[in-house]
Amino acid sequence: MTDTRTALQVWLQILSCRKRVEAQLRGLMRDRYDSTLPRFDVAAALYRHPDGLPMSEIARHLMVTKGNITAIAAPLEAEGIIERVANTHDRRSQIMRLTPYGRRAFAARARVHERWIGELFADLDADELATLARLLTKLNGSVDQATGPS
Amino acid sequence: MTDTRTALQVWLQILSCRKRVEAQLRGLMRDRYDSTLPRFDVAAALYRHPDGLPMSEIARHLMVTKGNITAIAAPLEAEGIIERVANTHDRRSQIMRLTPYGRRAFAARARVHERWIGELFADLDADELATLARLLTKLNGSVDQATGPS
DNA sequence: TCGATATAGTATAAGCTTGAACTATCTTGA
DNA sequence: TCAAGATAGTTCAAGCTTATACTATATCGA
Repeated sequence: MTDTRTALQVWLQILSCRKRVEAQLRGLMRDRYDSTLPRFDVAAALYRHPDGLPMSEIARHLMVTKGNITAIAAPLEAEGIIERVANTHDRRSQIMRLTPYGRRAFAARARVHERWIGELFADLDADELATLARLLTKLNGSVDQATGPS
Repeated sequence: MTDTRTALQVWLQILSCRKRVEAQLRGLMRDRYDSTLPRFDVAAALYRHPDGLPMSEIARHLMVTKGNITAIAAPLEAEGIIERVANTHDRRSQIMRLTPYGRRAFAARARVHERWIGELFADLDADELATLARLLTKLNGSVDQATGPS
């Protein structure tokens, strides 16, 4: 058992950080692209898998429920960002993938998104970022171990 | 401008961490107390201010909108955790504070909550936690500076 | 004083998220 | 083979959150 007080402090700082950053990114997605962060996240998962993914795989990657993906997929499909393909091996399943337009649109948004993160994190030098990355990796492992890696 | 790639990695790790930890804590609040994390957060803010706070101050502390506090206050009041007191200096405002029962109930929940965090973070030693706290403080400052400290 | 401006809290619509129930379809083992 | 169980995706209700508009009240400066 570690220093519980400091652990609590770290947790509150993580919450604070994600709230501030997410507020900025949400504004960016809304003002520049008339879209949302959850839709960006789904597109990002599909961008990394050019052959597409079944909805339950997307849900697993993003650590959300399948019902959530159903909800987010509808507007993304209406925007023309994603499309559904039948899964020949399993009739229960549909493969979701980016359309060619969706791929181009996401690539542009991802560049802006990444630049934005860079600006928000600008006060930290490469060493500090690397240390943060290392400790957060360890922290995520700790949480996994405590909750069942599943 | 720093290493944008590592900054992005840190951001994704922060998101992942908060999602895993929050899922655990949400389950705890639901199963043990039939309550929610946002209600816990409001009670925590009031616990630190024994004389109570106007709703807009709670919203500022938690970095959410006033309307959000209106929504969360209703079930907390129904649970008997908080109560409203007229503000003699400003008739627009109401002071919210914990009831004596709410204070006892929150103290008990906070102990369990803190122990839970300690277990989830158990793999990190005191030095690592202190380093995380220091770097996250700096990161939050960076975000503040980039977005206007407001 | 009084008009312009700001602030406190509420209400509402829209979107996200969960958890649970449900249907359809696989998969597995007796 | 086929019954039992698992899984894919959907639907729904409930709760959280934001953004916006609204009211009542305060405040401030001419």
